[in-house]
Amino acid sequence: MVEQVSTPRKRGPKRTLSEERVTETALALVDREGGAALSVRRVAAELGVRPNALYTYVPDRAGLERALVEWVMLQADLAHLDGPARAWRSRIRDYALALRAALLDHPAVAPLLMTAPMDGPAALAVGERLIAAFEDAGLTGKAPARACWVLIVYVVGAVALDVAETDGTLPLASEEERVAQRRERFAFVPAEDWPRTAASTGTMAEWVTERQFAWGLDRVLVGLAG
Amino acid sequence: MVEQVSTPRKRGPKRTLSEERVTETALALVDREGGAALSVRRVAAELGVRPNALYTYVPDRAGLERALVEWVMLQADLAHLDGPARAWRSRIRDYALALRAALLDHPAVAPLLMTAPMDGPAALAVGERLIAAFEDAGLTGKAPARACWVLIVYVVGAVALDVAETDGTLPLASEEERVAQRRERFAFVPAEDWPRTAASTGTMAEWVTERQFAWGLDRVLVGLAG
DNA sequence: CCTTTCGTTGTACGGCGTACAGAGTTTGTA
DNA sequence: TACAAACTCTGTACGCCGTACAACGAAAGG
Repeated sequence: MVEQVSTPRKRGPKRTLSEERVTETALALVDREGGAALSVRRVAAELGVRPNALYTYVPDRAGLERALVEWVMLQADLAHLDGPARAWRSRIRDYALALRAALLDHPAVAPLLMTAPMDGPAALAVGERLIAAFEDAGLTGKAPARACWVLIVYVVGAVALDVAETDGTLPLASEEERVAQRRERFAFVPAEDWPRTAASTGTMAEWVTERQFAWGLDRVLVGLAG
Repeated sequence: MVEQVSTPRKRGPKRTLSEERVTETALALVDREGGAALSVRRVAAELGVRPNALYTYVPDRAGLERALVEWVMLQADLAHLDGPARAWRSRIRDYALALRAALLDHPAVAPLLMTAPMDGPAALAVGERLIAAFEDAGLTGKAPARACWVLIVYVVGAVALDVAETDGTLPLASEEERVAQRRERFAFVPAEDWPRTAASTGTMAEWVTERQFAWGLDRVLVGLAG
C-alpha cells in the first residue's frame, strides 16, 4: 500500500489561487513594470484579491521575492552541466551563458539574487552539478567547491551590474542600443583627468555584452582549471 | 586676478546642514540599524529636521543611496593601485582586499552597488588605475578594460553575496561565527540527493571568508594575466 | 529699503507591509 | 446528520514611506 501522496485535501474552503499563480503574476508584473512595481498589493490587485489573501501562499514580501528568484533560476537548464568529463569546460560555459540568459529574460529579478542568501533548492541543485563539473576538470580537495563559488559570483555579479543600468522592464533594449547608450555616457570623460579611461570608452561601452561576459568567463575558467 | 572660487555666498538663509552631514548620518543609521532602516524620513529625524529639508542636499532617495556608495568606495585607498609595473599583481590584489574590507565595514551599502549604474567619480578613478595596472601586467588592446570589468564584478559580487547573509548592521559577526552559522545551515543537506554538496559543506561554509575571497581573486588574476 | 533668492516648515496625498478580527466554506468526527 | 475544527478570504486599521506644494522667514544685492 503506497501512502496517499496526492492532495490529502485540507479542511477549509478551496483555495482560489496557488503559489505558482502568485509567483507567475508577480513575475509578469515586474517584467512589465520593473522591480520597483513589485509589491504585495500590486500582485494581489492583479489577481483580483485583497492584499492579505496572498499571505496564504507566501510568508511575506521577502518570501515573494525568494519565489521569484527560485522560479527564474529553474529556467536555466541544468542539463548543460551534465556530460562527459572531458567536456567540463563547455558544460560550465554553456550553463553560465544559459543562466545569464535566463536572468536577462527577467531583469528585475537579478538584483534580488544578491539581497537574500542563495540557499534555495535551485541553488543547491546548481552547486551540486557545478562541483561535479569542476571535479571532472581535475580539481580536488577544496578546490571544486571554491571554484563553484567563484563562478556563481561571476555570473550573478555580472548580470546584476548589467541590469543595474536598465529599468528592468521587458523588452530589454537590444545589446547594440545599450552599448550605444553607454558610449554616449562615456563620451564626456575628460581625457586629461582619465586618459586610459577616455581611451577605453569603446571597450567599456561593451561591458554589457555577451561577448564581454564570455570573454571574462573564459578567463575565469582558465584561472580556475587551467 | 584669480576668480573667486571660495564660497561666493549665496543669497538665502544659511544652510543648517551639508551633503556630507546628510551622507554621514545616513551611513551611521544603516550601520546601526541595517539597510532596511534607510529612509529619507529617518535620516531627517536623526538630523533634527523635517524630511523635505533633505531635498536641498540630495535629489531624492536614490541620490542618497548613490552618495552612500560614493562615500564608501572612497574609503578604499587607491594608492594600493599605484606602484612599479612588476608589482601589478600585488597592487591589484591589495586594492581588491582593501575594497572588500571597506565594503564589509558598511555592509548595508554593498547591495546598493548593484542597484544603480557604477558611474560616479569614485568608480571612474578606480577604473583608471585598474586599467593602468592591467596594462602593467602586459595586457594590450581591449584586454585591460575588459579585465577591469571582470575584477570589479568579482569584488562587488563577492561582497554582495557575503553580506546578503547578514542583517547589515555593525558590528558584523566575526568570520568564525558566520562560518559556524553556515555550517549549521548546511548540516541538513541530504547526502543521498546532493552527495557532492554534502561532502563539501565544510568548504562551502567558508565561502564567506577572506581566505576564500583571496583564493578566488588569485585564480581570477591568473586567468586574466597569467 | 526693497526685492530677489533660497532653506525650511506645514500639510497633504497616495502607496506600502502586515496585524487582527470576523465571516463563510469545507472536512472529519461524534 | 449535526457539530466542531480547520482553513481561506475580507474589512479594517496602523504606522511607515517618498515627495509635491505652498507659505514663511532669513539673508544678500541693487
